[in-house]
Amino acid sequence: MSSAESLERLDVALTPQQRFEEYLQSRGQRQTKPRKFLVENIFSQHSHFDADELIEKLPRKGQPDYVSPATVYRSLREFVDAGLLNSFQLDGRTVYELDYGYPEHDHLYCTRCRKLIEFRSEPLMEIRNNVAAEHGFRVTGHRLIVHGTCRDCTGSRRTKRKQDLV
Amino acid sequence: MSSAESLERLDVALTPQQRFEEYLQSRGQRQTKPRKFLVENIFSQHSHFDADELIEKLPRKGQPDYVSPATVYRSLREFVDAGLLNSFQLDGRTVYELDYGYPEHDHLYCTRCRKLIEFRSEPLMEIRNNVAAEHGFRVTGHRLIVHGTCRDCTGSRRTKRKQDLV
DNA sequence: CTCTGTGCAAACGGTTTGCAAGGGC
DNA sequence: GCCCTTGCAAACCGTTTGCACAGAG
Repeated sequence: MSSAESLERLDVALTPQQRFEEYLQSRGQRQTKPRKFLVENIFSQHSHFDADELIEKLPRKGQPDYVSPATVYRSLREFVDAGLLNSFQLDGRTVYELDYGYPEHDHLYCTRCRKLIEFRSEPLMEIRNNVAAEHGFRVTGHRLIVHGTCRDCTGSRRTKRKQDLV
Repeated sequence: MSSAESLERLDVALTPQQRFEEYLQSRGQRQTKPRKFLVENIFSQHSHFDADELIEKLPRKGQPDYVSPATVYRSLREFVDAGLLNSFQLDGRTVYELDYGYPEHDHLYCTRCRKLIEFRSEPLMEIRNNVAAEHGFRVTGHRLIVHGTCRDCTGSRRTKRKQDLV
């Protein structure tokens, strides 16, 4: 119900770093410099991003703490698996967002400025569950993206994209 | 509210073929054999499909009425543009479904058998619109996919996919 | 006859992977 | 020291595109 663009953090027992450490240990995997660096970097700000945007923000090849694209991709998948991040498809690329420590939510997507606005709706969940129940369907989750034009972009000229819903 | 797996057709003034013909004419494009063949083929059954599945169903190279993959891809985009088809992303591929003559709806997606179950929900639309209104967001549409296990697959063993929601 | 559409093959863009060297534990 | 992890480059996969010929109007 909030009109803020981003939702607030929840209280969680462990830091993302600790949680990832547990995940790694439980699978006999190792804590490495790239992995630590990436978790730290990603959780230092709340935003949506794709692999390419993340790579842009990181040190270039030759710089200290450089992480290769392959490792970034590999790590992102681990983070999703570990429950640190969430991912979904938008305009062909995979978009990631912080999951650990943040409440479940859906998105409004402004097709003009490409901004993602988060929202929570309890009634929405109820309806989802009711519909599923009617179909004898056991829900594990859902993905909802509402397309349109955000407040800031409304009023200026209309969007030109022809295929908003893909 | 129906528990059928597919929704019923609406009454529409023109056949898909006629509608596409109008679309082509309005843009100075031509009615060709491949395009006619594809529209006919696609609207001869109600189902979800991706480019590859469609290509599989069509005559192979060398056979009469062969249509090249490039043309299939090009045509699918035109059909979406013309309002004959709808498309969305699922598991990395672009899924198409009949749009013209069918009511707006959302999907339950069984991650076990990969079946897409259609449903309509008026309350869902209302909530969507309310949420959008609260954010000063002008809606053009939305995409909702509920992931889980369908009736037929429930009861047998659980799904093994690790990343249901991507 | 003109101009759009098609088939072919090459290109594309995001992501994944095989491999040999690097580095936790 | 063992084995997981990394970086590199090549492969991948679904989709798009440049081009020259075919065909609709």
